[in-house]
Amino acid sequence: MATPLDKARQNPNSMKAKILTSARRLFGTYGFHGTTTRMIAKEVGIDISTLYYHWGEKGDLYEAVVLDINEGMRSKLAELEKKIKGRPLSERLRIAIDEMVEYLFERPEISNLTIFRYFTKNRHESTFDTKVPEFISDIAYSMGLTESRKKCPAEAKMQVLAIINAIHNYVSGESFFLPMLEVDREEYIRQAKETIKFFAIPSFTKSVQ
Amino acid sequence: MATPLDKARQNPNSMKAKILTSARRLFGTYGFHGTTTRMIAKEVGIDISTLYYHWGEKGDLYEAVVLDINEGMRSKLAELEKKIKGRPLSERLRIAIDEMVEYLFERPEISNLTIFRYFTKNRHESTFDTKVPEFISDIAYSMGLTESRKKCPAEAKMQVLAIINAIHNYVSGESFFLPMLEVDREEYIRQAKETIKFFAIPSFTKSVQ
DNA sequence: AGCTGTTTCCATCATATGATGGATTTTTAT
DNA sequence: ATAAAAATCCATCATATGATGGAAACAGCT
Repeated sequence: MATPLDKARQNPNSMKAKILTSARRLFGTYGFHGTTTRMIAKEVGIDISTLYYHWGEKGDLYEAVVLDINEGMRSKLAELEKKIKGRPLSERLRIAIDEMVEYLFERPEISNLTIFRYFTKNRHESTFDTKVPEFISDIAYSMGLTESRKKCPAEAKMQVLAIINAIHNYVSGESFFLPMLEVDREEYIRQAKETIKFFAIPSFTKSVQ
Repeated sequence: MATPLDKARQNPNSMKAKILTSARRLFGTYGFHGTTTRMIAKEVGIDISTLYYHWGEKGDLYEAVVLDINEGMRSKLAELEKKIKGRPLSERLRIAIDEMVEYLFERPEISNLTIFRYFTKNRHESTFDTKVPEFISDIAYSMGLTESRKKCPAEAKMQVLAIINAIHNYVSGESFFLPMLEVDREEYIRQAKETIKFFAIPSFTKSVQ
């Protein structure tokens, strides 16, 4: 069964898809309450009622955006997992961190929205399935932190969360952190990669090999 | 010259202070746009106009909240710096991380609001002095990552940011992460401390001593 | 008690915002 | 070319929200 989201993804030039793209960016920048349907409609260049025609109420559009970025993350991680399979841990970390940082700096709305979802509440109870990212366990598994994807210890999950969140932090915090570091964007991204590897590699390669 | 904020801090039972406390919590939970002046007034148990009488417009109250939590962080860090002075690096890290995590889990609004400020824009341009936390450099200095507080290299600042943000993430993300870890709150806090030390200690003690 | 300055609340306003009905235009299929 | 379906826009509503003026209640002082 094709959901509205599937339909939007099929044709990136469809109005549904255009709206979704703007909504991703704006919800990511200003949050749920900080973004109005009028702002989204204006960015797309359509009337507000056209937006409602395609996506229904604001909360439904937001939900679609969340599902969309979750799917993006899921598939990127699956791709990464294949690529690093069989290599030694420190190399796996290096590749995974470099690629993930690149990927997210090109799509900052993903980090913005993820952080929004983690750290803030919406006043209107988000009834829809929160879909807690189960890929946290997958990453832990592919890093050799757990024997089984299902029974992943809390400790391992916490460690994976730390790394992922650190990436999101640098991506999402660019406009805040970059000025205080007095470097250019390229250097900032490089430093983000290096810093995360600086923390991840010695820690993980000490115990696990 | 005593600012309105100073006045509020002088007497924690004053109406000004009560409003500030509720505002801290609510802005931290729902963000600037997600929090209405009516919500704050209701939590305090006063009429909305009383709130405006004391703090003026919403943006001014928000600004006061930000300054307030910044001051809290600043003084806590100063206290910590004294306490760890002279000890070996790994011990300094252990103490600082443990205490900072405790401090913030008792005042989650600080982490919530800090993250909000880092990672989201307010639609109404925040004209007021952003006060980029200059204590990042202070921490770097007290960890021996830089010779001078003034000329702290970007690399060191990035590393300090990573640690601070990691703490904020665990504090602020409790309601999201705790359910997916299937542990109780106490264990969650313990794990947060351990995980951050897991990353910080090997990385820093490898090069610096 | 009576006066004065402070604090609080009630009523109200203007605007922003989410949402919709219905007319109009555009597209698609025959 | 025409009819049906799909997409878009205009006008409008109800409510939420930030903000304020002015009356009432309160506190401190003589």
